[in-house]
Amino acid sequence: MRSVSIKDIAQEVGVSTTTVSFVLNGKAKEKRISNELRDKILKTAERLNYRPNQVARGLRTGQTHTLGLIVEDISNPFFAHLARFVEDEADKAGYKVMFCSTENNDEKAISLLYLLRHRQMDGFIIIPTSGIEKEIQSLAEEKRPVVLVDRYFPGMDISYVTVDNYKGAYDGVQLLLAKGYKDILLVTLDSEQVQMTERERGFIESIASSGKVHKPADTLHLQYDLTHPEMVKAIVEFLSSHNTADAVFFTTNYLGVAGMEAIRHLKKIIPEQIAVISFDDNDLFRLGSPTISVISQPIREIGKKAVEIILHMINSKSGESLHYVLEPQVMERESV
Amino acid sequence: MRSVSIKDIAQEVGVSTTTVSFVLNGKAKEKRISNELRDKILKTAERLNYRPNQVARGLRTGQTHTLGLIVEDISNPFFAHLARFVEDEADKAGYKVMFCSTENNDEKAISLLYLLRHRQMDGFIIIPTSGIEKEIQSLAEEKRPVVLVDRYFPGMDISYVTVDNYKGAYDGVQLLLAKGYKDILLVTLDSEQVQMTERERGFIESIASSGKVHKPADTLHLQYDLTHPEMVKAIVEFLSSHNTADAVFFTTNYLGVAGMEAIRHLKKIIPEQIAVISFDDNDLFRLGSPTISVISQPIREIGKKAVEIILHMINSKSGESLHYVLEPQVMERESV
DNA sequence: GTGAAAGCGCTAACAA
DNA sequence: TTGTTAGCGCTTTCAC
Repeated sequence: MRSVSIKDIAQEVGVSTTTVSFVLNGKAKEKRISNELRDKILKTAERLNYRPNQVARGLRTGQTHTLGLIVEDISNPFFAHLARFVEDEADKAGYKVMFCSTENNDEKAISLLYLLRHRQMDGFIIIPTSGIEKEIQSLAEEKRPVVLVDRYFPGMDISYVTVDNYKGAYDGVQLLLAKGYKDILLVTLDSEQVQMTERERGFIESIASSGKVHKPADTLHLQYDLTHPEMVKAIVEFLSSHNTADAVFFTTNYLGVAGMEAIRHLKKIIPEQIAVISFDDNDLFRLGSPTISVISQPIREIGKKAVEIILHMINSKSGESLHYVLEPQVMERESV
Repeated sequence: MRSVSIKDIAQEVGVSTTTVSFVLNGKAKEKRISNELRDKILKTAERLNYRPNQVARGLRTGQTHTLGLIVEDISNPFFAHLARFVEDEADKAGYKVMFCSTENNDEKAISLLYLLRHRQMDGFIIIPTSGIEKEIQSLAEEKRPVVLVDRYFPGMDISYVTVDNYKGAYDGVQLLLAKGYKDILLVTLDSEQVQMTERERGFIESIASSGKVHKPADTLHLQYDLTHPEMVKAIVEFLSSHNTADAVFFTTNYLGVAGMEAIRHLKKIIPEQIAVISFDDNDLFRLGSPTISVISQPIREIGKKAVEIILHMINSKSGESLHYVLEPQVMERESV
């Protein structure tokens, strides 16, 4: 049952574990171990099918070659894709990734943070919930590599990768305005998180650019913790009570999905009776009938940058924080 | 930088690390440690903000309270949801989950298996690729808890959780037949994996039940490793060259998605010109226009069962293999 | 060139 | 009721 350890090899070859360790770590030359001995050890390791015990190694070196990725919800396609790209990039550098979902719940996020910290993750890629500033701060103070993704805490000196949410929303609304829509609704989350406030700000200023004023009543702020049916219901009610509206803007993918469901329920025709645009792309928006215009984020780039930053921090041991703001892209489709 | 260890607490309180360890592990009573001492230790731990080092604990106990989940592709909604449910269930039992994607690539799967094994995962939940029988076998021989999900190796005595793929496909075709469709195409993967062969078998026998014979030429077998656009292209060509067909059956979600794209490209109307049914549900099928009939798998149940089995194996140390076959559900929608 | 030994943080026989 | 000590598998300093 016990797997072969460095000790077994040492015994087999008749040397000390030290020598074996040196050879296995490629320090044979440096330590001027004879070629024959080196080969013998290597062959024995091979023959016994030796695999180093990462737990023990991690304990000793403090390095586990593992990154922690804390997302909001791994089943959300945005995060699922992000996870995949992070995994791909990390893999190239020989790192593994451990994922967890916070459900946007501070308590859960904090306990995950503690947990991963004590599983000796070498670095953290985090989609932060709003209430974990303090914990992030203390991670950084412990000089643990951290990079925030999708959102960040303004004023805090932590690395992050995000998109220009303001510009994305602004441009999305400009598309609607250019198409002649005049009475545009906003459906967003009731959230203080910067990515959401920026999208709302972009929306409002874009409307303002056309000389109009967006009335607060024309915005629906949904609680994060609603169930999916509750969201749909709330959107149905909101749309019903704003019958004159000719367009609606959703600030994130699952709101957009719930919105599609609501519109279908109301039997409204897109785009004749109501135009639709949403943040984040997905199969439904891309292939549904009609196809839905979106403000799409460069998810692969985001993941790539995040890993790049983390690896840089790990390798350089630099505490310097790096910030990347990528460009979202408005994709015009049939829904406008 | 160094976090507080059990030693710090011992020093602070003025006792040995053993005592602290006992108290922290809730063995105070068992070891008949005085209440005052216990409280003092607990308070000190709290005050110093002590968190146990899981790596060290894992090294000592051989238990990491971590499960490895090896999926085909975490960005595929089926696996993303599965991952989420597995995570939820594991969490309830105090276990964390480490995810990895194999990309359905044997080599990658094998290296992941080695990797996770040596990171001392307490158990493995695996969506196996077809070529890793041997490695699964050796995991089992080492008495490591393993459960296969979605597919399994017939004839191998390993736990698994799957759905009745044969019945799902059979029932799906029955729906099409009942609606009067006569010329039904099959689009599936060129795969030896049991879930796929069973779906194909269910399809063919279901057609046969109506007295018809499904011609091999009416099946499109796609390579797994095609890119998405290549898949779409292949399906476009297949559908174009089978113009008399009135329905098409897709054996998995991303084939269905690619199929929707192909049908859209061909400007065929669903269901008037072609009816559609696919294995696995998703937002596009549920909310697209028209909505698409599916054979949906009880993903939450699958994840729950898988975790249940793994935990049972871990706790009972029983090598007995358990098999669950859950029922998929045909959901009739507008596409038929 | 190679080995002895200490130590990462924790647990658990065994001793006292 | 509490402490001593060995050891999980590995790396690395120092000694020979």
